[in-house]
Amino acid sequence: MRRRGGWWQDRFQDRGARITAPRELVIEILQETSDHMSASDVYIKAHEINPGIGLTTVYRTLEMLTEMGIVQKIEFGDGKARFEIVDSPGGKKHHHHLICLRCKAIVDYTEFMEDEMEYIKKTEGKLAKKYDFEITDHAISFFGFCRKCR
Amino acid sequence: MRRRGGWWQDRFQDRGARITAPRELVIEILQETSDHMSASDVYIKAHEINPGIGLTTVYRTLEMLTEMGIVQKIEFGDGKARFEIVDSPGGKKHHHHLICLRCKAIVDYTEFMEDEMEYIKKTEGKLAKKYDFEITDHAISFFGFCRKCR
DNA sequence: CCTCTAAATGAAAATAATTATCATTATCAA
DNA sequence: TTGATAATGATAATTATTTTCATTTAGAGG
Repeated sequence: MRRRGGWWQDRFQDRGARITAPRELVIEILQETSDHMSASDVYIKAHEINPGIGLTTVYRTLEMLTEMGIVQKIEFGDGKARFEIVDSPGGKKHHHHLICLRCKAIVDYTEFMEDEMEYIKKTEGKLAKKYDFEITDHAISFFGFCRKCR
Repeated sequence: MRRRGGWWQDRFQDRGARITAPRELVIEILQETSDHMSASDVYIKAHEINPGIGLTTVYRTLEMLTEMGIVQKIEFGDGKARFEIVDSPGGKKHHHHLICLRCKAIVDYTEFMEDEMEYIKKTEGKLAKKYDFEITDHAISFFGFCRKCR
């Protein structure tokens, strides 16, 4: 039997969520990819490793991880939601997206984060206070046209 | 017959898109609401005014307006896309969203735009250059938990 | 003001993502 | 180890969105 849990273990505990094989696997898969995976993508990969896993469980797990702030659900406009790990230690770098309105191409960018950090920190605090929100994450998207679609 | 067109007329011309009753109506509806309307919401409203309009046309029109940058397609994570007019003269104010991960409540905020403007202008230019994108719009979302869901 | 052609429309069918149901299984606190 | 209960997974159901295709219409050019 594998060692249970990881850096996210505490968050499970806080919420009274059980640590199960499917949940561990979904996190592991998202942690090891740099793709924008749909629920179905995750399911296929999960199924290769552990064929016992059901699609429904993948959906439920992704929803739960999203609520817990471990995963970010992103929708690029092509009809299926994508999921990305948020800030795992040693995982993907903090990034945002550039989206082509015509061909739906996605570019991840990780640059210019110093400026962003400064802006986010400032705004997040003010918003949290004004609207009584506990802010756990943010997303920034730029829309436009890539070279080919102009 | 109604007068054809509006502030968006030129953008139609540029693209060789025809100005039709359904298209005018969809724009008008989005312009007059401050809700986040789904395609179905728009259809229902449009249908009240002109029962000849079909749901398919509403979908097609929204898609087209999104590509033209007249409308922004937003997905909050509840399975249906929402649509908002972008910067119409005298229309809705530039704003962004605060989204509760548990109950999916949405707060529109229009504050702190000076800081944003500064950050966006800086970043947009650098991104456009580096990735050869023509950037026409952006979206910022903050995720977290509202008072009730904490 | 006509005419004609490509663009746009709408009804219905098809598709595909996501969610609900419910009997079975497995986690983990005691 | 055990038992209450959370989690699972197969299947069915739902629902947003897209495709198809025959019909209509906008608007450029005469």
